[in-house]
Amino acid sequence: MMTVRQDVHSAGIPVLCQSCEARHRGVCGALDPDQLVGLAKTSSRHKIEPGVELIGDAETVDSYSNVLSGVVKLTKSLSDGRQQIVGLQFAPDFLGRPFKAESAINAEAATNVSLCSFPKTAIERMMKESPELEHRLLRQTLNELDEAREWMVTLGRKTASEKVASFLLMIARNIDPTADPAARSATFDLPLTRADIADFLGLTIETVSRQLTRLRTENVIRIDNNRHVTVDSLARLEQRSGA
Amino acid sequence: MMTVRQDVHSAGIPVLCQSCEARHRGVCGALDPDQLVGLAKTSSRHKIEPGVELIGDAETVDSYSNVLSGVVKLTKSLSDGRQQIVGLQFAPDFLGRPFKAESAINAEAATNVSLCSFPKTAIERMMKESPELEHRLLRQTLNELDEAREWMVTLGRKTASEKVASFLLMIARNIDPTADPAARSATFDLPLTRADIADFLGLTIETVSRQLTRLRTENVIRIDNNRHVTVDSLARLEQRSGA
DNA sequence: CCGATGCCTTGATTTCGGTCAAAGCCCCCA
DNA sequence: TGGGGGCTTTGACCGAAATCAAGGCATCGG
Repeated sequence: MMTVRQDVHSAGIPVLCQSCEARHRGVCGALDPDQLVGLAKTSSRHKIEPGVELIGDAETVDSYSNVLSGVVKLTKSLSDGRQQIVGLQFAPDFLGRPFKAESAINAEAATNVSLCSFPKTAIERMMKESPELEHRLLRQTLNELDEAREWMVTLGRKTASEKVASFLLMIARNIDPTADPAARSATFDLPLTRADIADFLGLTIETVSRQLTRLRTENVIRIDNNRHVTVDSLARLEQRSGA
Repeated sequence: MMTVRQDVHSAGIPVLCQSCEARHRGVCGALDPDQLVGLAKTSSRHKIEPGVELIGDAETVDSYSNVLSGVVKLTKSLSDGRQQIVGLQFAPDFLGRPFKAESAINAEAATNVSLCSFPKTAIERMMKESPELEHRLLRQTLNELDEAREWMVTLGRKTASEKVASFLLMIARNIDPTADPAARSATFDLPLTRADIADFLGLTIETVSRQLTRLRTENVIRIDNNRHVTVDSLARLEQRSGA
């Protein structure tokens, strides 16, 4: 895989989705050099501001993307405006719903996001040619399904304070640069506002705020600037996450 | 696809997973006749009683199955016993988690279930040979992901009465034999006990019972024998499901 | 420097759903 | 026929989280 990327690089083609290989979840590593070159011609990089909508509900989607950096939130809404975040995509996740013209969900940049996008048709053609690409996609989709089910437990059966603890743990695992699983502490910037966290956990902003305050007063975490979090003891946070 | 199955049939091989084709979600239709014959040799039919555990949490899984009839519930539990149903598998869904030795979830027969099972190795070998099989699996997994996200909205943002209405609608769509989408009424047997419904919706049995009673007294549904449900007006049920 | 705006926090009160407790119903079986 | 067990319903009460309402605290632009 590494050699594939280097082949492309040495051929003078800009690296496509440089972070695809990280955590083995990107899709580009599945392509052979010829395909990569072909895809690179049709792909484009984008920088996106927080709050910008990437995929609209019931809108026709004509491109797929890899998330290169930042966090994208996937949301669904009820007709009266109640909203639920149904997934967060971190680099190097794939963005888009194959085999469906319409998306049933919204995707919106939660932070500054950079994307590598390609036309739907380009990916779909390659998927026909390259079983390995479809294989990657299947693996990522299965992982996302596991994650979704994990959150169903959180949404359905955990208390507010367990939800907030679980959320912080999940973010720490995905964002903290020093994240090795055995780490005793972690530090990171929250990619979501209190309103987003509430929409993710099925709570209100007030409840999220109160639970964060509680974790702060009990010295489990510290928060600077409303965003920068230090978890002093991941173990204590885990205890509160309901396991 | 139909011809594939007939080929096998006419060759004197017992039909494998006869309902695989229904709703285009089974996996066997992806195989060519030779593969089907090969798989038929290693596959076995099972009848399973309600309550029997099919896949244990963190247990090694060495077979996959297609659900031929009945309903299988997928559950996850917290360490203190709180439980959440994270999915229901109806015929002809595929059962099993490819590419992982251990399952993170439990699978248990909710009703009488009949399965067509095959060794993990057989399927995995065929997946390597047949991109079409992997393609089917990807499609089913994407559908399951869509469903899981739909339920995340229900779990996180709907009221108890909306949850129960949504549940009844979902069951009606999956079970009612007369189910065409435009139907104004439906009738079916609940495949789950009140306790299961509660675990599915993140509620308690008492709340589920009270909400069902309310729907009954308001003449939206009728219930005989605690299981046989008649929905007099699907439209009224939809109104109560939160949209 | 001031006010406006957008988040976030905190407090008071309400409410929905959970908990606890007691029947009811059904089915099976002796 | 009657008793027991499992599932469901119903009622009374309680409590966790929602709602309602201020107020704080940065950042931005005048």
